[in-house]
Amino acid sequence: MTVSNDAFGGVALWRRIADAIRLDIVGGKLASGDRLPSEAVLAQRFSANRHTVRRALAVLAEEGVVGAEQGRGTFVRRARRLSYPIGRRTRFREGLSGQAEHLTSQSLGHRIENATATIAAALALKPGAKVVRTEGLSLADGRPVSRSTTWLPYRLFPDFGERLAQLASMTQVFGSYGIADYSRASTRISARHADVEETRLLSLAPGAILLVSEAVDVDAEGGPLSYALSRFPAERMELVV
Amino acid sequence: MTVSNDAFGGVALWRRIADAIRLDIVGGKLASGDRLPSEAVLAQRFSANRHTVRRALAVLAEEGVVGAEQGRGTFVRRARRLSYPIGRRTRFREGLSGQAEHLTSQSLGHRIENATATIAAALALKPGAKVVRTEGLSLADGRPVSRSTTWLPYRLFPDFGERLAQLASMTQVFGSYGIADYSRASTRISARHADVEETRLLSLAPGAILLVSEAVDVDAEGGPLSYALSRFPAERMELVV
DNA sequence: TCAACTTGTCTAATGGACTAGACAACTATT
DNA sequence: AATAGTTGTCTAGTCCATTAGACAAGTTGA
Repeated sequence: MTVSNDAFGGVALWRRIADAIRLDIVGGKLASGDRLPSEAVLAQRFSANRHTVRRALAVLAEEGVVGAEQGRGTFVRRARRLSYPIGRRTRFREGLSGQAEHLTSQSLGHRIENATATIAAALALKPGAKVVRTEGLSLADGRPVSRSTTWLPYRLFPDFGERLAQLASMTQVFGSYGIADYSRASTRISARHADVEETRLLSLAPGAILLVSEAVDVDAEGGPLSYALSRFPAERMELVV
Repeated sequence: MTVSNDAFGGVALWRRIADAIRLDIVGGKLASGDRLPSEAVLAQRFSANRHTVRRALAVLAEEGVVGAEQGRGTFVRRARRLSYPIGRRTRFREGLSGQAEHLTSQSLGHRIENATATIAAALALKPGAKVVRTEGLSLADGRPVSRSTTWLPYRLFPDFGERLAQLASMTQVFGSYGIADYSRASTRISARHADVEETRLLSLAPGAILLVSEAVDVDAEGGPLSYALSRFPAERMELVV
């Protein structure tokens, strides 16, 4: 919970304070049900005006992270951050089971397109080769935790999109093509701010941070099956290698 | 390069534009030497005033990412983002060699302290046990790429700090204790905004994004050696699993 | 009941973010 | 030499972020 007073390039103070408090909550320093320090104390700690602190708390309340009760204080509502395990055998559903009650995945559509240089290289195809592109959104207990775009060779999976819309799990769709097992060949992790569409789809406060993972899955013989670009809200998810 | 016009929670427009352009540059869409679209075109693309775009470009110029030339245009100066490989055998120096000319690590001091619950759990110690804490900063070709804090059991490495200040490489210091080999047991990756001290030490634009890695290294028998908390500027580094 | 502490709401003033328009200075092409 | 396109600089105005102070309204424990 440390934030400076001086000019802090383009990020409003109320937002930095909200980020700092949220970090303490999802990072485990504050547990569910804990009372936050009073607005006056927080204002002093962050060297800010009480109104500015109130605005930060209003944002966190909007997100459902904290809740204020007049006369009593402000309390932590939701604390835990989900851990998504990444390894040779990486499965979305298995990885998060036990951390959330309900895991759901939605298909946001699919189309056929030509591979860019990056995608072709990842899938060991010629640039311009036909690929299937699918868009998806995953939710844990109703909260969006991942927005992913996946490209697959059209030659291997011509109707992947249609099948995914019905089966709703990558593993099952691969299975329907006779692929019993697959594994993770490489994962590339970066971070950036969410853009407008991601902010909307993931129900994030504007300007939120995303963990971005680029992953290639291969079959038992090492042949590339899919190239996936997944965006996780950093405030709700962490990646464990 | 997509940014909306409407209220975008606490992050100034000039900063979002700077982030978007920087993302295109370090992400590879724009190569070193390329000319950016003119300020007028960028202003239209981002639905912003030319002055606002100029402010974003000024920030990127300050960072050394772009350079403006009157009458000609604005050009990309530095493009590439470093890839830090993470696996069972993770070594900072080996991982980045070939991607930068000069790799240097500085020790920022060390001290003995008592393990918090988190650190004790990671190192398989009792909470409150004595641990050595070391602070470090790593640079690639003079640019800071990592700020790390490492905790080690005092019982095993009582004078780790002193030795690290002289040898300047973790691997070498472990070697000086007779530990020929060690490996990575777990890595936890998250992301957040840089705080003020990190902004200063890593020479970042205020409000920059950090990739945060929490890693436990173990010896050949699986005994925990160190718990490291590393912060990488997301605009300069990506992690590859 | 009272006192101390909490969140909720209002007004007012200041500085920065952003927009708008105009013109100067420089470069490349015709 | 002329022209179109670029970056550099100035003025002016509007809106939002932030500070400051005051008081209302609710809770808790002495």
